[in-house]
Amino acid sequence: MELKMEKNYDHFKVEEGKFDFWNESGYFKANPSSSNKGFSMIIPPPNVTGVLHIGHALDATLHDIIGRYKKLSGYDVCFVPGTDHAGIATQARVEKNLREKGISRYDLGREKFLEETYKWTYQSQKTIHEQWKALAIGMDYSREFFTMNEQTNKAVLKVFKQLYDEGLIYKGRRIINWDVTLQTALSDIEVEHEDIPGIFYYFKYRLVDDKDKYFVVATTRPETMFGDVCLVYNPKDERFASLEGKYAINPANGEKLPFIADYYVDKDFGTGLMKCTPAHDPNDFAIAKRHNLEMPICMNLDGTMNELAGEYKGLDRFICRDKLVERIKENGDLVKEEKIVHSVGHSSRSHTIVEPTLSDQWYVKMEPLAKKVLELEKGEQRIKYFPSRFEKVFLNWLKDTQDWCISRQLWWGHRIPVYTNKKTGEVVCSIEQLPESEWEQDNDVLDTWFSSGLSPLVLTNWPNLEDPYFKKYFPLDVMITGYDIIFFWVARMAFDSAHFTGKLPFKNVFIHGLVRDELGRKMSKSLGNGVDPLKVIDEFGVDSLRYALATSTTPGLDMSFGTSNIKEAHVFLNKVWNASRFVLMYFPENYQPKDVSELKLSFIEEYLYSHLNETIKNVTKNMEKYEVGQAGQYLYSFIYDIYCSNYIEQAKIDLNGNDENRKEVVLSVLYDVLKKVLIMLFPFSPCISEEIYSFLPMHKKSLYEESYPLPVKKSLKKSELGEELVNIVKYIRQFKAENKISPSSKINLFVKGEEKEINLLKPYLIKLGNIDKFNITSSEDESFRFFSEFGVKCEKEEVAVSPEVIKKRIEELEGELNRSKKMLSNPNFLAKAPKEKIEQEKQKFAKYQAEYDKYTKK
RNA sequence: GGGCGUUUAGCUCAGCUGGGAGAGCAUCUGCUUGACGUGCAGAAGGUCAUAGGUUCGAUCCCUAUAGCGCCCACCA
Repeated sequence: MELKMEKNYDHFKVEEGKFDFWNESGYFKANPSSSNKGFSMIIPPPNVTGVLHIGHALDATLHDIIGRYKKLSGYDVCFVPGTDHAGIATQARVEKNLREKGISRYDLGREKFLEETYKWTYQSQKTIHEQWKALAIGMDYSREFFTMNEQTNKAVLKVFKQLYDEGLIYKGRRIINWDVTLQTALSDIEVEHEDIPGIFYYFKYRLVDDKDKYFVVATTRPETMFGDVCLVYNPKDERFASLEGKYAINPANGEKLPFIADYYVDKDFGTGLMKCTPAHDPNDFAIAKRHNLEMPICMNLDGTMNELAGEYKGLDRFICRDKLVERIKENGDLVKEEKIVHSVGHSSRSHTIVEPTLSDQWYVKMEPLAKKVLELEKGEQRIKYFPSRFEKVFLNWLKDTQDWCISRQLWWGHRIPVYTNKKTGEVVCSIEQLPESEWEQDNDVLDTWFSSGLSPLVLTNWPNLEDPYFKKYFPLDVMITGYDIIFFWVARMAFDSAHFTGKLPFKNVFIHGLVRDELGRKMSKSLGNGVDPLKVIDEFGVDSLRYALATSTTPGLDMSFGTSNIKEAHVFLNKVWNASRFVLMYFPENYQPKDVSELKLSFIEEYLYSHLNETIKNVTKNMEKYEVGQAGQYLYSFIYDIYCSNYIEQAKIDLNGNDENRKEVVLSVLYDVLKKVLIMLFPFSPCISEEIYSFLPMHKKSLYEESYPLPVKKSLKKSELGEELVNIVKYIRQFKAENKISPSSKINLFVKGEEKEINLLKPYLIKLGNIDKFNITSSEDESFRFFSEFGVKCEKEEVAVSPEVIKKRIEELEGELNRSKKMLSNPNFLAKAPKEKIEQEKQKFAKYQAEYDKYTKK
């Protein structure tokens, strides 16, 4: 056969056109009417904020590996792409762009701003598409969804309306997490608590009746003192019992503050006396509610002080804090400042310190929704987590989660479908847009996760329960995602699906870790340690990137990732390329390989196939557990060690020999195993596999048309002869290395044992060991090294086998024999260990003893 | 304050159901062996964090301790 494969593995050429070829051939498409069993997945929709990073690449690659594997295993794979409008993040991004042009969103107005945002979104989606394509992700692009497309909008409206009607969505006035930079409310899980240094200020609160008498109250947030309404103590605290009905002076503004008793206060914390700011602290809010107190707000939404702060009005909250402390100090009412480290909430989006603020927001009542999931989790269709520990994380969160604040003071998102009648004040929730002349729609939009939580439903065409997609692909077979969005996304999908379909949205959840740099640090823009997938693809190729990502990950754990992983993968793929090229070179023109099962295999093929069988078993087993890294490792060592280093090297001898029958067998075997290897490699590194496959004789249109290899049925016993061949060759090479004999220089070899078998080994030993004179002997010489039935001795002029080598081996054996003897003479072991283990140990002992006897018996 | 993960070779990490510790990189020694120098062959390198326990047997299971990391939580 004319060799068309180029000498060097050029990833550009290999990748060119592959994605389009698969895509246009329809391999990525789901087919609900096919009789093949369905297998469905959804990619966690990336935000339309910008470009994909290495974490997305990992996520997409893991999905695609499973998808291609399932497809080759005969499933009708439904793998759907999607993007997320990412309300806060995208709006912030577009606003930043506008700011660079010197305009704000208010200059544009809501409608124009949304137009701008859509433009940005389309651009961003285009980029994401290009990246998916570059990553060779085989998704059904004809079914792509977006969290703000028409279908999702419809679902969002239906879901909102139903939850509203059921009383599970309500409007409430309470303390929320306010992001002063982005000026919107956040849900609890969008707040990240961080331990930062702060100051605990101790102030004197003087009694109104007696200005010389004072009580000390400590606070970390003096600026909120303008919103204080009382001082609180524990009713059991005798120190303050006499204060009932009395008043203290607020050192910030001179206002009168009543003393109030409430069990919330911890007698032993601080001074035992606490100031209460109902509008800026959730606990204080609860106290105020119990005691029916006022709830004055002392800050503006942008984090500056309002008129309650008097002279500080308009100042930033933290500047106000410093100035206020300064003034109180001047007044002599600052007792002390104590440096502390405390946990402070930051916005996960803008990273500014969150301001707890009293506000009207929309909430989803969580308890009944979570309860339904927890019930289903007890039943048959329980979600299986890989690794299983994440199930607990998921369930614990559901068990005590608070109501979900879903309204955001943004423009980019699904607008809340609640309208107020301008005349009557009537409030209705409506799926249909109501006329503006009569009705005013709520200004807020929904949290992004409200819509993305519906994705398993949306992409299967829910609520049409008769839709073939819904019937075949819901629930999804697997959800693959990072542990960082279990609460944000996985949990929300779970309760949405549970509530609206009575089913959990997926059967399995596979959790992976985060990609970190080679030093284990988080990748971040500020550190500049991120890995850009496109750059890697450019330099090493997508196959290397994918292989490296897949084999560096362990379920649930973070991974260190850098150039060395990718280089390693690239070297491996180059090896595959060249091994294939070698094999192909030997195929004659129009070569038609024979069915291996009809050929007479020799011991080297038995050795090869017994390993292939093991490999197929191990790879399959691990793929089923989403242990793709482990599966990749098994594949790697088979290809590298067994196929390349052993079999190809052995095969060369037959290929260059005169036995035409052997040539026939070897070529067919090389072909058969290479094909199976390519199929198994395909999910990991699809382009190179497909490219090499296209050069194979009798290839089909694509690897997609092949089926995943099964272990060969014919039971192949592990060939001892094949094993010993490898061991003896290794021994010969060791002998040369230790004796400083160059590998190419010829030596004499003496072998004793069964002549028939020795003759089988002979040609391979001569070539692989570079043997000059091959002697079959029955010498009782002491310098033989034994390999089961064979004794082997190397000799090169004066340099014979040093007795040390044999001595060392004898020592090794003695050690083993001792260990074995100890076990076998332990009555407890014999009585309690399983029979097979005992049998195994006996066999080992016999084997070692036999070899030992050969050295010592004269 | 709760919960979880992790600790294995110089580095990054695998290690299945408990039954002789593995890979890649790095290091050292050789090699123009006709697929591959992006290579080949060989070598060296480990008290599996520590202390107990369970077991015939522990890197693996249990308990405690320590280091590193993460998540959750309203203590001002």
